[in-house]
Amino acid sequence: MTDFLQQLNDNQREAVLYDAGPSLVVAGAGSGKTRVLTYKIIHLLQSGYQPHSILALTFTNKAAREMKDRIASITDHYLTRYLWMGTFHSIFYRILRREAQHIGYPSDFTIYDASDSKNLIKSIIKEMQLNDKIYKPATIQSRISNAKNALVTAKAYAADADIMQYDERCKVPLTAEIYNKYQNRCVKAGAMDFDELLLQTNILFRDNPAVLDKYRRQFRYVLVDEYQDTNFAQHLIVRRLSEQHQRIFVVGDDAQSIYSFRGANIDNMLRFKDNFPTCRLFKLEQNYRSTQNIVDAANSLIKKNTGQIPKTVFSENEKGSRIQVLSSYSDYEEAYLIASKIIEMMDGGKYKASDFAVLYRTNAQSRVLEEAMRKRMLNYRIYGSQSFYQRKEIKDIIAYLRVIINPHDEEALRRIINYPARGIGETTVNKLISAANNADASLWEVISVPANFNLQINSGTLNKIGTFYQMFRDFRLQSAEMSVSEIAGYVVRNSGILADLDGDLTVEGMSRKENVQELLRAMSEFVTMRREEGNDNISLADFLQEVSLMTDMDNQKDDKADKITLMTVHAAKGLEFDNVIVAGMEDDLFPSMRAKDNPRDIEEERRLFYVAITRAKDNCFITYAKTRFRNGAPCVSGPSFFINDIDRKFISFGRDVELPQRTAYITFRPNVTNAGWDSETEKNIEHETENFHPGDRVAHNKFGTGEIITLETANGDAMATILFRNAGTKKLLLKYAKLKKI
DNA sequence: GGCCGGGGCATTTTT
DNA sequence: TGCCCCGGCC
Repeated sequence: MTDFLQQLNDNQREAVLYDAGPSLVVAGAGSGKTRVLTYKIIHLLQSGYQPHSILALTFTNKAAREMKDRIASITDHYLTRYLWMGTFHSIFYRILRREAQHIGYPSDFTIYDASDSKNLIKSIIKEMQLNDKIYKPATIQSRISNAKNALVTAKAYAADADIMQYDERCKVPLTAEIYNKYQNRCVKAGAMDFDELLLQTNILFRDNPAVLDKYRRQFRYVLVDEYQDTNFAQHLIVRRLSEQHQRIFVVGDDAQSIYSFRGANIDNMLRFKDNFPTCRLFKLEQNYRSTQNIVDAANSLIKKNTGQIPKTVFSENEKGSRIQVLSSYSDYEEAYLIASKIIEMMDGGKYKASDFAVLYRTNAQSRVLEEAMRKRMLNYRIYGSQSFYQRKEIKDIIAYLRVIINPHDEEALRRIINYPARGIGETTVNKLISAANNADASLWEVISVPANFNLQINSGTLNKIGTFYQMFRDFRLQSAEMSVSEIAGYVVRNSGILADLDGDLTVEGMSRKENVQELLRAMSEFVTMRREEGNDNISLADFLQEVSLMTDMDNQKDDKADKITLMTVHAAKGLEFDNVIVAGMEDDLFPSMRAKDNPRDIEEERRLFYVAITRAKDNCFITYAKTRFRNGAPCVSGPSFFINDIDRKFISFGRDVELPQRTAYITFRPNVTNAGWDSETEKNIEHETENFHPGDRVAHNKFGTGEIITLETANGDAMATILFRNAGTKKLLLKYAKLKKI
């Protein structure tokens, strides 16, 4: 513990030890950013800072957890328990719950996740009888989100002439009104969306100097990870907390800012000095992750962007091999090519499946890749797919729990008021909601005393509402007596959910049931873990607080399993892999078609590409396909101009031997070495060949039936790798093999 | 109230 | 191609 400083290079150590004022650490990719942050905290602890006086903010739960674990493994375990380390959202949720009375919220207020917000916006648009083709819920949602991130409240939004004019020009002049209604409904429901957490924190600190002062004195040191990703709301919270004592330490990399579409503002980092004039700038420029070639290639790429903090990232690792660019004729073949490449490298014995990541720009690209992996019997895991807590059956149960904690939670209530079906249908719910709106009450208030609201609902339905209300009275009473997992089990049994699941004997139904079991297990595990940490009174609200801010990334159960990683480039930020394949490097795909009119967006896409490349430790591959199924139709595309942004000397272009080619192409394309660099000449080739393709089922005289895995050329002859059902894998020259397509 | 099929649609998304 | 939403139908 004493000589941890030995494990740092000079720049890292200097940043860790510097204690005379605000610090901005610009940390190049792979330069030991997390290490510096953890050691800084350890250093602070050793210098006498109490754990609870250190506030360390991250963007993901995972980052916080990993940092905590690292600190715990180096220092005393108990210390980390009292650190205020977590995501912006979780830390300030905690504070807002504690200070709820100052902002007019109940302390058990709940969180609306993105889909709750969207549903609420949808229903408001409907209630206002607006056309949802013009007032697109997703667009309105992002307008509201951006406004909140910039600390523009509904009132300020409507009062801002520029915004109003803009909305007018976009033909959505009533956006301000939707925002206002949305906000009122959230307040009525005792709920905040993600952005509201940060907005309300600012309001809390702005309007309650005593509260702000309390936290300023508590958080004697403020640290922020990934500072380039902060939005204005986050930046201002950080500033408010640290401007007095100036003990602030932020780390980030402007070259990896890829979330501006979510409100992240790189200027927070670039102009850090304006806010903290005495700040000292530290640069971490030695990359410990990647080969020299990868670092140099990435540098040559990012140089094409303008306006960044000057830095020279370098590597003293091995020189390494060039980035290989590989082309295919279709997305389908690209996927096979990638699978083959992975198999080839695994066969070399140096790598296992978990040493590979396939990164892509859009989630839609995962499907073909997945298929190829499956066919080639490779283990893989796709990230970014639906997270456990997003599944319907889980959300349903969570909704019950949310209503127990906060019955005014309209979105949760709506979700379960007729699930399982209990005869309270859409028509009835609409009547209840409009009664609530008219009386400025919450949906729950209407349900509790329907008689007060002059409802046009028949007595049979009113009875059903009464039964539903009584059920929740019971749940609420029981929850006071039971542990977190007991109450969940009680709800599952007594709400009709269990009966509903039991009635479903399909495969999906069984898996839903397993997921419910898993949730109950996770809940008791949560209680046990909290007990071990010394917290005895674990409330249901505590559990909900945790799960409402959890994402897919936090829930990797088989983390240790040996699997290939498939994910978007965005999701890969902060991770590293021995071998990275960046797939689909094509025009209009990467950079995204939507970015091409805007130089700023192109620069962000280029940073995204930079992030992708710098995930690789040993080898990086870039692949592109000349045709790809996009939105249901085949489309022709060329290689992305981003490939040309990388200096030629760091790249090699795959020789055709390495490409799984359709045999016919070989005669058509004598020079595949610089494949695709010139514009396409053979768009119609698809129709001119009736040959073998990877994936084709074939029959062989001796080996029986099998499937073509890859096609390649060996000394000018087409050779197929075929997986035979009974004879295993064989490599055969097509001109001798006499294969028959079946 | 729930199921089926047609039409419209389709970046990225730490929380 | 596949998902989501809506309208029509039972």
